[in-house]
Amino acid sequence: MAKHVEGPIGIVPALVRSTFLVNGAYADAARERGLTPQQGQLLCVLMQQPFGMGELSAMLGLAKSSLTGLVDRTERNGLVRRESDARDTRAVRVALTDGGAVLAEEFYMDACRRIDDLAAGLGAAERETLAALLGRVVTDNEAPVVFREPAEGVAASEG
Amino acid sequence: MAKHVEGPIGIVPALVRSTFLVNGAYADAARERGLTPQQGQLLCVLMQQPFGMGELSAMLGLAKSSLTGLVDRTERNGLVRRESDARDTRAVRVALTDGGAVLAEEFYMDACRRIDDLAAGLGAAERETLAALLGRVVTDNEAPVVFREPAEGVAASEG
DNA sequence: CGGTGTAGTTCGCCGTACGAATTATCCGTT
DNA sequence: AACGGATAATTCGTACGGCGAACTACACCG
Repeated sequence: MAKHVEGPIGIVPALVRSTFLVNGAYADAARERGLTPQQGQLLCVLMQQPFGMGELSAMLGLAKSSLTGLVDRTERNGLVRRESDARDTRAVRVALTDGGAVLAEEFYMDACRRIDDLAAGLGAAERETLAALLGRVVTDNEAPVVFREPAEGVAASEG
Repeated sequence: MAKHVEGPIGIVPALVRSTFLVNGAYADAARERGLTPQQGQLLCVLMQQPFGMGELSAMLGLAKSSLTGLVDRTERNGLVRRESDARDTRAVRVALTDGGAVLAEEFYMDACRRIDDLAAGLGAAERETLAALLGRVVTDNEAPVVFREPAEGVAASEG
């Protein structure tokens, strides 16, 4: 009756529970730098390039009104800046400040390390397979690029 | 220069971005039933059995003080109940109410469906491989059982 | 029986997230 | 050029989420 051992794990529980782990790792990395996970995510998105509020809203899946506050708070912390768009007076471009770029890089690297460590128990080939399969899921569902690719040969055991 | 096509995706971005997808699916399934994602997660945990506040705190990775409020709100909605522990007067067992069990099941099924759909582009063998690899990640890191296994042969295309 | 630890709650604070309403601008039509 | 419908953001009010510190009440060990 009482089964304490975990049998084979289905794909859905596996996704949910690994999501739980990644969320935790992400939150820890943020926390350690005085960031909230949301602010960390915002910084990671902006590492690619500046975006408008509407674009961020779409990428992050948040109401625009939610974004106003998030950017407000992050701006108050000196990490991002609202730049006015030359082509559209209404619009705004949210960009990293110098300090924000530094902190973003630190956060990004730490989050990478922590998340990479989650898969530390897998061999190189297994990691590659996992990346490929999850990559398919990501592209199939057009997941926004909320986390950029690491620079060349940084990731991990890249032989 | 401008590369719009996504090349091979590294394991870390793949994990982060699939996490993003799962979070979204989970939130959508909750939202549709007037639940917050946190309340949905609480219900899913309690589908296994009642737990004490301390246990829930550990499983969900939340401060105990955070849990008090979450259970308060969920209790106010009539979905869970605080039962007193016979062996320890201080302690409390949080259990699903009848209505909570029904809603939990609905939410659970819907979340399963949505998350399963994320991997709809993979073939049966690929799904199995993905489940096995993520399962390793989950067990290696001792991820708490925040989402139970589906009942026999419910998951999906199970031949 | 007294002291130490544990289970939960309370409190104050701030961040997160939403929808509805608002402001300002853009742009296609006429 | 003027109108009117989209669009970009913000504001406002509300509710939830999450934490640490301080607290209450009980358990357990000696």
